[in-house]
Amino acid sequence: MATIKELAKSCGVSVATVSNILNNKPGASETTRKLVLEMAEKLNYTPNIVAKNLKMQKTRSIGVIAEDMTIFSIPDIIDGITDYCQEQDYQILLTNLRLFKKYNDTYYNREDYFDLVRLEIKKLMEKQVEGIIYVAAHERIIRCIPDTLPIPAIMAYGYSKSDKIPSIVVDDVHGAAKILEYMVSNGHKRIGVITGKPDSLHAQARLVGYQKILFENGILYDPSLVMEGDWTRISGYRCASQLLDKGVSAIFCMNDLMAGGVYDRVDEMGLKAGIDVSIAGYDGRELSGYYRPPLTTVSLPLHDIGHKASELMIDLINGTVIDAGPENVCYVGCELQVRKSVKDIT
Amino acid sequence: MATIKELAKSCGVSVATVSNILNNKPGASETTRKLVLEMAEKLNYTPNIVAKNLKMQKTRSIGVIAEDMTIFSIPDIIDGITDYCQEQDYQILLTNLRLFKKYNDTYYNREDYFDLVRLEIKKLMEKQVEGIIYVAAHERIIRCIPDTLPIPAIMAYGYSKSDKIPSIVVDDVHGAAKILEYMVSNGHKRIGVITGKPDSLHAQARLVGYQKILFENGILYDPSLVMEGDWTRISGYRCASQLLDKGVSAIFCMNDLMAGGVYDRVDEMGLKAGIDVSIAGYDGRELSGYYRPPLTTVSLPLHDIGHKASELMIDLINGTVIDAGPENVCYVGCELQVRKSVKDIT
DNA sequence: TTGTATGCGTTATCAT
DNA sequence: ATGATAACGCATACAA
Repeated sequence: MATIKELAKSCGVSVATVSNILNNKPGASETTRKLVLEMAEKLNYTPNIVAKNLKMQKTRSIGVIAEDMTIFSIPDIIDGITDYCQEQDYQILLTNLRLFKKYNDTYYNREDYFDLVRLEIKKLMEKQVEGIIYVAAHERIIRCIPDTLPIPAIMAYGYSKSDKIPSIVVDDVHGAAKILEYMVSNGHKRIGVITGKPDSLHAQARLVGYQKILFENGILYDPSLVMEGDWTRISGYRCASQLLDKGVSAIFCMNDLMAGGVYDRVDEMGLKAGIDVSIAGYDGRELSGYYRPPLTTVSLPLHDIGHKASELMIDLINGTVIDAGPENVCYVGCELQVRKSVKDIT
Repeated sequence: MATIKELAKSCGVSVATVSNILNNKPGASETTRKLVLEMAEKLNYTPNIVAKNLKMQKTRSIGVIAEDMTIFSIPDIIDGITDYCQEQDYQILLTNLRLFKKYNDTYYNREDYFDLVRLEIKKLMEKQVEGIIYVAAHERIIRCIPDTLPIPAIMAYGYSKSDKIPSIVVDDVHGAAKILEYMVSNGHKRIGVITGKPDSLHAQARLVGYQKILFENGILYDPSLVMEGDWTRISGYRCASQLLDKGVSAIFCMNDLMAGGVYDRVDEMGLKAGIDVSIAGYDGRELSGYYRPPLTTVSLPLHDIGHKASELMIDLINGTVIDAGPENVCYVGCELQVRKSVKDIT
């Protein structure tokens, strides 16, 4: 691979001149400019970015630490990150923690992988990344990033609880509110809920959204209509029977998987989902489009979270950040996905 | 951030000595070794890998070009790549082409994005990656990598058709054979097939596997039992009726989505999937586990393809490659995933 | 308009 | 056992 020095020699000019021309700096005559450019093409000159980075003391690279690439939420977030970073000519250095593969669903309430994270952060910093984005598999408080880092860090899809580290999260309150508004506007008043695990931030916020819309529409909040699920399909199945006994016309499930369990139970009872009982989900996962009837749900703004995170990151790197939002957390809105599982009974 | 020079000064020794100690080279006294190590800790010394890379003329990094992160096959392949690369202390530089987002399903038979690929390869090479892995969203012949590259390249989940560029692909013939063997051993003799698009390499190989097992079991191959689908659920639905009219006891679908369509039709006819008619899928996608009854299918060795690709790549980089397989293509086996949709009728 | 020289942080060669 | 120094490929201040 030709270096700038060889290129200069071939052209019979100095490296400084070549460097200037290659970087579109003014001051070179049109003649030499042409000569150099042509020769660069001819020799298939490839600049060595490593040398450039060393000289410039910056790399235009961002470390991305993902908890586990194979969990459904992560690829879309990374897609959002790459989308913006490519536009801005930043390179991402991906680190895949493989937490789920290693700890199998128990990782989210343990902290012994924090050392692993610290180690990966150190490695990334040795590679001179200019910032670090941590991508969580689902929202919770995660204090794995030291807030003494000499470079900016961002928590995507999780809460850093540090005023040094902005968090980008889903606006679950509004997400739940949107779908409940839709249900209420379709005439439903007795709406059962199947929640996620009670210690989940997602579950808590979505319940607030539910209560909010009830209140705004003058519907009394009946706690006996909220059943505790655990995000699994089978838990949706179990909760469904009890809710149906209480005469609800619709059930709001806090994820699409549990909604699947409700379909199971409804089928089993000889009822028709979307007709005899309305069902709504949450997350907007691909599989929800294949339920019969297709599930009305609200889709997570995964791509947008990644996009927003990298926007903020690059602003932080350039020192052009306007405002990271109150408490340093930025809420990204969800989109209602209307399909066929909620019936209009007005 | 402290440099090696500052560290040396703080220790009152030369940079050469510090470098030797930090790299576990022999020749330093135990005293200075301790001193340097402690001081490094104290100053929180962070080596600059960029400088090291420049000096060493290697980066221990591999460019990974993914067609689209959000397509289901890609994340698992990348997971396999990161798995092995992290073990070997290689860094991946991820480039997400976002083909699906840009061209929406038409990209796979056009070539006008090849220039895009070439550009990304060039960028990666400027960053001094030591090899490039191209990760396709589904298998086909893809000639987007010039076979004149000065560094090794590998095609994962696609065929390069170049003797310079090894290909790592699914062994679809054996995959289909496995599931057919299972069906036949459960007493099925009249087995319908719903294929993918006829120009698909996947579809062709899976059909060969189907025919192979029929032959080995002395079952006559009846072409009227193979219906042409197009990978979509609705096509599975459409083909199902006709197959059922022909009195098949089981249907082999070349992907899980079309199997879903068969479920739809079977339900509609008042029959029971997995009891009145046996159904098998292909791909092993997450959603197939949520069908009722759960779908018996064969799971794609996505992780293994990524793992194998990076193994081969690092061997290539080190010049320790044994054999890339006949025709430079390496077939990776699938795993049968027995669930509840195939009934034993023996 | 062009060239010379320096240094980015590191490793490695060769003295001492 | 340790140190001085060159070199990796590039950008830039400054000289010509």
